[in-house]
Amino acid sequence: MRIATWNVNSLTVRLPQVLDWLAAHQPDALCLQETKLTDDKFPHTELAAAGYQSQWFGQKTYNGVALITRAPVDAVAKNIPGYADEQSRVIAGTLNGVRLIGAYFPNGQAPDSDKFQYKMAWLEGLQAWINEELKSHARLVLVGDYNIAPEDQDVFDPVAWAGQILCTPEERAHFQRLLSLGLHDAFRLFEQPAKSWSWWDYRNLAFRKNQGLRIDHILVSDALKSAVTACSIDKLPRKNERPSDHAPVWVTLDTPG
DNA sequence: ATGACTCCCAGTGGGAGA
Repeated sequence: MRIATWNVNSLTVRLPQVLDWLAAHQPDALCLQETKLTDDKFPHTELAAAGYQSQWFGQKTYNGVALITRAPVDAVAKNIPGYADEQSRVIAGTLNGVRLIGAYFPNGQAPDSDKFQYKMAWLEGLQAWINEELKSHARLVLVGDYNIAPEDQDVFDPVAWAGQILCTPEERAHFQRLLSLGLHDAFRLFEQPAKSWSWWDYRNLAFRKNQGLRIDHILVSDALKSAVTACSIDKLPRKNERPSDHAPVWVTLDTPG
């Protein structure tokens, strides 16, 4: 089973690229973030014509997530149960016995901002929920735009970014807490090229200079760790005309079904 | 350089993203 995640920064703009990517890679599931669409505008018809069914959860202008799968999913959940939130950031479903959770983590803006406090509270809520989900779903995958660079090796200039948003000790501690629930960073289960990033700023010719961060992740539970056969970042879509600032990340699981 | 780009909703500017 192949699962992918991609922050598309507007599905309206990026739908042709998503359809191209689905055709080229044939994933079993693709989780999208920052669709920036109200639910009435979600392009489920176009995706169905490409052989994929969709679950979606959006809002106007900001955020918005979707689960695009070849086979139907069960037990769809939207946002974090028990954590009241105006923002559409999480969608989950069960696919072939695997609990798949796609999330657009808050950005946080700046460590001294109200948005950072929201990010911390949201991360607390997520951590508590994932802990509960693991009790009933040993086979669980948590993917998405985490807006956290877990380690210095995930940052092109760790000195300049030290203590900045996406790299604060508080955010990194939350990432480690997720791992401590029994999750594993699929990307780091394999040898990877140095300077592997999933996001490059639109400004400053950042992609051309390969100045990026690795902030999009795929975490797999203990029960799935040995099933992971590959995990990679696909930089190619970042070279498209009008690209998203994020690249897709995908994982392959050797699972029955 | 508190920049640079892109998206959105707006409405010829401003917020947000990361």
